[in-house]
Amino acid sequence: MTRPLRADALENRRRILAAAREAFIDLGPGASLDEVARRAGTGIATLYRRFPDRQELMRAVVMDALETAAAEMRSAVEEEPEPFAALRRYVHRAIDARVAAVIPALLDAIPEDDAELTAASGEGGRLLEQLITTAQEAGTLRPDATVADVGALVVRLSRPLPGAVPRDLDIALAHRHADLLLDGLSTAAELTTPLGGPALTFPQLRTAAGGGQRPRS
Amino acid sequence: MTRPLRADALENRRRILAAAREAFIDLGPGASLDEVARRAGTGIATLYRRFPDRQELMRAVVMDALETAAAEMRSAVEEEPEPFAALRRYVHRAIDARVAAVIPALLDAIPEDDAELTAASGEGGRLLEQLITTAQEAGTLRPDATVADVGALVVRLSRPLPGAVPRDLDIALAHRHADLLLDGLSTAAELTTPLGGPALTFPQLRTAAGGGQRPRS
DNA sequence: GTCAAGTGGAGGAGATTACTCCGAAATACC
DNA sequence: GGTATTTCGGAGTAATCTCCTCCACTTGAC
Repeated sequence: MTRPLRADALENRRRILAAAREAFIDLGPGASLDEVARRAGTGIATLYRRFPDRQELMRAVVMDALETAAAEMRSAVEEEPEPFAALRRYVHRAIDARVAAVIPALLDAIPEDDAELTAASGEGGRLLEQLITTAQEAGTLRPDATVADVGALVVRLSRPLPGAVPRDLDIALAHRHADLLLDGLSTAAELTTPLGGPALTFPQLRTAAGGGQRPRS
Repeated sequence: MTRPLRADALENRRRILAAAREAFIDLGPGASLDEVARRAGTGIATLYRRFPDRQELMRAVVMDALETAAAEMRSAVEEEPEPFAALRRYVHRAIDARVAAVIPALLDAIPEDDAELTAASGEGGRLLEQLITTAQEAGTLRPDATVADVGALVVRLSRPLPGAVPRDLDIALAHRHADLLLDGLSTAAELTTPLGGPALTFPQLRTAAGGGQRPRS
């Protein structure tokens, strides 16, 4: 009986979802819903009309993130025949989509018996597992790394650094550090690729940090 | 004219400082001071008597962390002649001391003209820079990594993972990931050392996560 | 044993937060 | 273009949380 949403309502829904993802990343799962509405550029009533309560909103954010992550993994595998290269591509895409930072933070604020969510979560895990196993069988990924390791590392890379680091710099650094992580810090790794992103010193980082807004939580 | 603190007062001060560090790490710089006192197992009045306001407390936490970090770097250099090994040792010690996670988060909530703090911060940066330069000159650390990279990576490793991950597991994983980071993910690195810490799958991680308390921010 | 230093926790002022209500505006359909 | 209806925005309220002070009691130092 549910009619399709009106065009403006749909657009607003999308914006609220995106704003919620960012707010939860920056401010934690306790981010105020007024703040989410403010970031979305919409009234608070609009948010509540679309998502009756906080849990419903979180659920939608997580579902969206899980689906995006799965899609990114699939296309990475399709586009890159070499499995380690596919993994590398996925990691960078996941950072841009700001997907990994939000999933674990919200996931345990949601009832475990949610079938749809469990399915999406399992699917994502399976895809990543497959990606990793393949790369290990090809001999390009170290065999003692597990799915959880890779997942957790992507989370670590995706989360904004503490302090007032501007968003753009933060993401650029995340990419740079992803390269570093993937290549290895030690020169024992022979095929190191040149690092992308800005090469900063501490003072430069602090100076650059002055421009960003400060996360509250 | 300030007399030395009474023995019990000194112990309480120490406990408050430690509790504040943990609370700021778990809950962010906005952590409630009542919560800090609760974690320290002391009354709220005791906290306020020792640290007149939030800023003073933050300042003390940061100073403590900066000093600890500097001491760890010095002893790491002393104990390990090979510079890359010294770096590795320092990284692990920093994770245990939970030092890196708290510094950047609080540092920009404190006035920049604090001489003592600026000095300590500069000293720490210089020590790390030296450690890194030495390792690069020895040819064991990749030359395109900067101080900021290493600093930021240690921060990324030190922060607790989002979600209800128990503290012990969280720290064990941090060590494991530090090894991974230092060795490099790719098998192109020939001298990979075996990973310490638990090797978990996703489901194991989620299950284990059920036991911990949930960070609020 | 004395006394200054230290302690805990109740409590009030102020700020935040979640959520609702309703007049105004925008959209879809004809 | 006209109109019925969906959607919007923001003021308003009650409940909660946070900071911080005050003061009667306890504890360590000499």
